[in-house]
Amino acid sequence: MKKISESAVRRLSLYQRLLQEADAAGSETISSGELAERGGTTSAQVRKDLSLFGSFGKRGMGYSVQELLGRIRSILGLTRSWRVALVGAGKLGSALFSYRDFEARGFRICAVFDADPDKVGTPLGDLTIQADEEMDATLREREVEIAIVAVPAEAAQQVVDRVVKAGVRAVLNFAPVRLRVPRGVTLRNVDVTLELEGLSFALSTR
Amino acid sequence: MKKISESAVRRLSLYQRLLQEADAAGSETISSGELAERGGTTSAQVRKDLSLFGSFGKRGMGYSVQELLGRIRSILGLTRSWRVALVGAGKLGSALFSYRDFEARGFRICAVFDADPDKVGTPLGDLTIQADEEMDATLREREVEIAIVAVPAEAAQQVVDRVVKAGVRAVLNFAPVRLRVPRGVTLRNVDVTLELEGLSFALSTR
DNA sequence: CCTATCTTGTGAATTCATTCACAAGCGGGG
DNA sequence: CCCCGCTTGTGAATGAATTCACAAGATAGG
Repeated sequence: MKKISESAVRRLSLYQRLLQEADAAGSETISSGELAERGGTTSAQVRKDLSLFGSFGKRGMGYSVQELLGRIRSILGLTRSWRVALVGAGKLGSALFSYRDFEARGFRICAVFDADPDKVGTPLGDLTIQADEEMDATLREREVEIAIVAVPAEAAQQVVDRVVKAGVRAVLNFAPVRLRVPRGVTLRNVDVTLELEGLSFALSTR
Repeated sequence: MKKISESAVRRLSLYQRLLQEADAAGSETISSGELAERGGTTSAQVRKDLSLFGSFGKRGMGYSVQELLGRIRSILGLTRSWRVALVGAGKLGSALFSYRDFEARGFRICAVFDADPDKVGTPLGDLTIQADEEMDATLREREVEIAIVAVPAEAAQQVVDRVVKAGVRAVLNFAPVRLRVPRGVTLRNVDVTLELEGLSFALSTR
């Protein structure tokens, strides 16, 4: 299988969302041009992206919204649900926890950890905040596949080492540090400060 | 001036952080190789990135940490502070509000808005949550330059239209939608669901 | 059945980004 | 003062991503 670039995956994810919207709006079919228009890209880009995985359209007609949605969901691995652990139950962690959209999209948070002894034992939704020490056992027991790291920068590397040791192979990191993960573990970063600095740069250069 | 790619700006922002760490650790100088090592890139990449803006190093010696830090901060526009408005004071908005790191990095939140009448008037830090109707006047009055949009997807386009009309030229959007902004306005998106879906894809393909 | 009109899928061309590779500087040690 | 080891800065080469452009398939209407 050829290599799929991260930006292509991002766009697929976006198309998926656009298709859901089109579906909700009652559209039966959609063309690469319409998808491009709504997604802020070009029709050639849309077709090229899709062609990496097969040919799903009908010439002259476009794509069946329902079918393409199913195909993309299947490509992205969204036809099943994923078990997610949240590490760090501070302000950001709590906000992420109560973001219902994750659940709706198949990402089920099934464990929450925090290093603060005062927080350990506190209920959060239908879960209870657990101590970091319980991480290894709980992650294995609940077969957690994805970890969301929402701890201070200083603690993040240690946390990621732990979750990786417990078998987690995908990490979404919110701490403003460059984490090291072994080969075979996928890491994505959400770095808000870095985005703000990008805006600062854009505002400064003109 | 040549065009600077978004990824180059991201890396500059990263170098800046690495330099701050090196500075805190007492390093006087640093080589492109060390920066690359810590930033997960290559020394050639580091030098190329920096060469877009000038030549800041000494051959044989590397870069003065202090000086390079200053140069990059100046390039990124971080030698001044920016006035930021937060739109949406829900869980995520509140979490972002109390993230002290923004303040420390020169992004000062100086206005908070929410559409919920129950929240309007509530104090948040040393600010008071204001109604959306007051946005235009307040943004202009306080000369807000950056808006952080942390509202539900349905409301985001309307919010961004408003803040743009009030003179804001940079937007950081957390809502899972593709927003339209006029030419001259810079938009960055933080889309957590999309990142999770990227992890799902990675886990699925092996 | 034939034509006019759309829109896909995809090689080829182009643009953009990264990596290579090396001449040119710089400083320290003898 | 001169050589040696190190590291920068940058053209050239390579590699990756995007855009172009068009043959081929599909439908609708007459």
